[in-house]
Amino acid sequence: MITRLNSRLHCFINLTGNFITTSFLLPSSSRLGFEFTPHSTSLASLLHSTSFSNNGDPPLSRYQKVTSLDHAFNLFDEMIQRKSLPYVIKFNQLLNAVTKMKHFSSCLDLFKQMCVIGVPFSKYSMNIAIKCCCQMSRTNDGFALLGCCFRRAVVPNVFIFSTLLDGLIHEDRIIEAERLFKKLIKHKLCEPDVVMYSTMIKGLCKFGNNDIAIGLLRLMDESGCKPNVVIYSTIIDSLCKDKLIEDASKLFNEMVFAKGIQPDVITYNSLIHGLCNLCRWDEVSKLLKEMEDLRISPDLHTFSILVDALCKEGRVDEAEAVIDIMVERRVVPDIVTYNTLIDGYCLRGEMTKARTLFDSLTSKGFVPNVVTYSSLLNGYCKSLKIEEAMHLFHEITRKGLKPDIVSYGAMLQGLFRVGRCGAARKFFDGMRAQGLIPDECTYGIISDGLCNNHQVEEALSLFHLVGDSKLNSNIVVYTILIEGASKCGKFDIARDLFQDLTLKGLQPDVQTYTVMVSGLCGEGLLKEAKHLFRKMGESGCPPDGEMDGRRYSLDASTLSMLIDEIADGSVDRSMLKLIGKLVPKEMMDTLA
DNA sequence: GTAGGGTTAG
Repeated sequence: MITRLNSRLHCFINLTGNFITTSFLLPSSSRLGFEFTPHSTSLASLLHSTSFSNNGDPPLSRYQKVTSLDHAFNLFDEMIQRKSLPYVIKFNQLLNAVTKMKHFSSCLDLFKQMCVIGVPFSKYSMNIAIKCCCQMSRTNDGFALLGCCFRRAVVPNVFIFSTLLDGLIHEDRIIEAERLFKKLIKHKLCEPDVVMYSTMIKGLCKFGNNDIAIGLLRLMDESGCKPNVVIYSTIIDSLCKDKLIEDASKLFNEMVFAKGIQPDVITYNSLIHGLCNLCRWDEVSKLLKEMEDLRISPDLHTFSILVDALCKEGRVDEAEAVIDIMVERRVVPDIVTYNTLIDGYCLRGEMTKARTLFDSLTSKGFVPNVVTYSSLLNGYCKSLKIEEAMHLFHEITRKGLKPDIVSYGAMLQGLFRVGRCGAARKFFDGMRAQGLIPDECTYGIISDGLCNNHQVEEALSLFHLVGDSKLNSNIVVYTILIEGASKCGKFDIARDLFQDLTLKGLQPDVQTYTVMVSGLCGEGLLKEAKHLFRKMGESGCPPDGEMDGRRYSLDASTLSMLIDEIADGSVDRSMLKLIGKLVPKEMMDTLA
């Protein structure tokens, strides 16, 4: 292990060298060049200057380099108090700067003021305003602004339509997005360009339509719009997220070798992330080496992905070493990096280390966020240190943050684990009183907690009572209930649930099958267990044989049944491979 | 001279 660690670290060190310095030099020199560019003397600008002279304005960067919201408002007030208003471009630059700081609501306020004062807005300002609406999940308001465009004879262009399309996708309104996209093409309202295609492709990928996304990629190519690295990276990332690494890699090769499009750090980050999730470390190293050869330097995302993956594997020491290298290479870790490491300590139950790092964050200049707190909460709860968790939970509010469903979920899990079902109930009620809507994960925690506290009846009645599609159509919740029912001797109910989920059209996953097979074994129904295990192999579960190898395991009695099967010779190679993947690591160690 | 798209954490 030490040797492997060293070689990987050397790889990181080598590949991060040499590339950092140039990126630090670039901005200031290019800014100089920009500031001294003389103003254009075109007819358009002469016309502008008659009504909106720039009044000897400072260089443009003043509007673009706004550092805070206060700064932006002061500048805006100063602008509107002048005798003759500055160019609309300067307003747009200011609006854009506010948007970049993610103060969408304030940006809209400024936009409204502009309209009231009578600054003649352009496509640019309109697009910024529409983007603000969309980013706040108020895409309908964005469409209302589109109406204003028509009324004010501002002809919307491909930028504005792309922004609206993105807004619909952001709100998961994929059907409407698709309809809009098709309508734009059909009625020739605008010619889709590479950005619009990439937005639509992102939407398709978001809803699991990788094949259609690839279809659209082919279509755009045929219709003369050349795909670029963003388009390919979007689909590659989606394939990686679906664990379809081979398909992703095929597309990557097509992009590089057939199309001659150079990958960038984002393309590599997606691939590395996908491989990390599958624990395919050798290939991760290979990609890092490839990046080095192409002189693509790993960035904050790359390092965060590696830190996270190492932590999830329990290799926290290596994760720490990666952070040291980051610091050495002047890639500054952010709160995400540290949260990931805190989570890594918590996963291993190293709460002292987690706490120490947490306490040191402020002096490092970081402000812990709700994710930081949730990780630590989760750690305390898993270590059954409920009082510490309670204390920390109250601290979240004291620090002016709001606990979210994940924070509540951690507390619920902890309380159930120490058998405090009543207190869990109170937390659940408190959570809803805060206006937080429980998700499948919350229901999973509650079902699991109740089952483990011998309250299977409660869990089942909750399941039937809620009648909510979230709870009733989630395979994880089904699996928890099946396990709960079969472990407390209610195998009939487990069997009913299993049938029920199939009837609902849900696809049992490896965990569901494993739990059912174990249940059947426990009931002595070996024949049926064998039958179901075979069905699991035949049903193509797990798809494409790609599993992350962390979450699934077989218990001893099921394994012993399977060993009989293997001895019989009635298990084929692919099944053998699957069994291998289902055997927990600890059990392998014991056998060895 | 200004506006739209892809990667990270609980």
